[in-house]
Amino acid sequence: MNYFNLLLDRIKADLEGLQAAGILPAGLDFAAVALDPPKDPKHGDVSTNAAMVLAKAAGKPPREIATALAARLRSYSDTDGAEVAGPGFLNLRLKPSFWYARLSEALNAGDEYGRSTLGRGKGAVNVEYVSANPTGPMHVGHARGAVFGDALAALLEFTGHDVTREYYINDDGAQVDVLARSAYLRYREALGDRIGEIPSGLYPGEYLKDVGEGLVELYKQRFHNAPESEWMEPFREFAVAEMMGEIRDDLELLGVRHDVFTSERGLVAEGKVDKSLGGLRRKGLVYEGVLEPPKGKEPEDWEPRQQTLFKATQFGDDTDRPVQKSDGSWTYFATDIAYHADKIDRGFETLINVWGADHGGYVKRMEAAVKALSDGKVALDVQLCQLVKLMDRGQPVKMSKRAGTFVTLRDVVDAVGKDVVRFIMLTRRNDAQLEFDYAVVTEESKENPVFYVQYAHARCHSVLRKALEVMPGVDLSSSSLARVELQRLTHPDELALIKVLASWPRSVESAAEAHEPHRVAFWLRDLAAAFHALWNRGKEEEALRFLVDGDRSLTLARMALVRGCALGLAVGLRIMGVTPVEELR
RNA sequence: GCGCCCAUAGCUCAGUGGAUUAGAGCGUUGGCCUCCGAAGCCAAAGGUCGCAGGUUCGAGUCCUGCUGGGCGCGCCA
Repeated sequence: MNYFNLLLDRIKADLEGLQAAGILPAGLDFAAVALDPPKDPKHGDVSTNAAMVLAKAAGKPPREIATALAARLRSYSDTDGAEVAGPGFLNLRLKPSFWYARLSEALNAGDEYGRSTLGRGKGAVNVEYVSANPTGPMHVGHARGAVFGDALAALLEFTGHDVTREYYINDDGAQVDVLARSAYLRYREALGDRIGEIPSGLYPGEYLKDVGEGLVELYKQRFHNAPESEWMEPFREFAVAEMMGEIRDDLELLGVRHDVFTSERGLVAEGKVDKSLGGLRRKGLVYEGVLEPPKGKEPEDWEPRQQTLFKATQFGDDTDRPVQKSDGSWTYFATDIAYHADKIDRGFETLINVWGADHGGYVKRMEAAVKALSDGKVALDVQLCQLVKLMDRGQPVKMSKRAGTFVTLRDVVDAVGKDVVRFIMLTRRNDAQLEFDYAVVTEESKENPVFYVQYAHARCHSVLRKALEVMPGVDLSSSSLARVELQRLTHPDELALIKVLASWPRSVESAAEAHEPHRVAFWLRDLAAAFHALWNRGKEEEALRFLVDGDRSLTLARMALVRGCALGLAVGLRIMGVTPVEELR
């Protein structure tokens, strides 16, 4: 369990004790009392602001409250000290026995270490991610959204949320018509026509040649000289299905799987757009009107125009938004309203959308729509993923769609492997740009965080293998090691490693609450660093080597530590979708 | 012009819902392999947290303005 919660419960109980003793008045609100790791480890293991946040309501100086609380907290057998510091901080020091208990918990939990019930009872969560348009293969940028969404979903599952992973197929807009026309051209090409240059406005990619050949196989000559009205539907359907097949294959390469694929076209066909907009119209939120021109610079060809609008301004957007085109078809926003209405109807209470940063301007209107549709009951969190800058030895990789030199997701995965792509994509906050350097990520050094962490994991297993050689037949399973004499672990670096390991449950919970999976990557680096440090300590002082000749109980205690570290690394890596490796060579 | 995101060490970035003396990697300098994997470790140097105000007992963290960068801005998705 998250030991901060454990200690917080203890502190609250003691605050109640102070109330009973008449030192603090009754009726205080403890909600603001927090327990945090101090920035500076010299200040102890945990620090609470209790005295400071209660001082005003209690009518006593913070240091006085802190002193009284400290006296109580010192009495616990696993507490080494409680000091009042600064304006009224209470810094707690915990005895090794406290940390042994945490290590033991980790070992007993095994692969489930850190799993939390945080999300239990909080309602179903829908994570929509990737949702790349089915008009071509996925590129590097898509990979970031895919990995981010997938890791976030895993993180939420691990912390007890009911999660659905979803992909929205944009198969209803003008661009899939363009896809169909592009496929038609390739169809004619496959039938032997000379098509020459691909006209601008159509997709030039070579990948459509297969689609053209597939169409010939299916339809032979049937649509060779047919008008667009005849082939448009079947070609669009075929091409979209082919592209979705490609995309699914690409996602599979990355180890990304969705539970639900929702088709935009399907929503329209089922009348969900009419239904959801009808609902909004009844609430008075959809109307016929004329928009003001955008503030500031007015587009040159601006003309007032009567449109069907959604009253987004009522929910915090800058302007009302059109839902219908002049030809009567729906705007993308309209179908997106229907899509979100559908998600709400399916019972989700939290919607998370992972989008590319270029959709940032769309966030407010979608938030407005979800508020309107759910009467404010459903939360929408849009996470924007910034650009991935592909580099090679510090030089940007030139990409141009026109020149056909853009780098696909498949290229990158083929070059460096799934695990590297996944890990690197999570080494930055999603809203910061990310440099992805081919040379660095394939380097086998500390500069490469994937190898750094994997190396620590491999070293753990290397020691465990060695231990088995030295002590044949010994049971090194985590459940068995949970019961060894952990009090033999006394060196500060050993305790430091346990402390990092023990911080996992809290790190996982806070990463999940903040929707920030990159924090898992940072925690893994910290744990790996603590392990590498301890390892090297054994090179300087023989007594600190993990395997100690002639001292079986000490060796076993250290195996418990190594096993705990290994399982911590493995659990974190698995949430990121990275396979922990036991050997690097 | 308007809106959103970003600005922390020479470089790339963390900073756990405001709190005690701001962290890491790379790079630089100097150390550590007869020994469980040196693909690693230790130490030193390096910061007015973009600028200016404000809220607060207390701000890298919250608010306002400015500067610089990214993205977007009526029937493209």
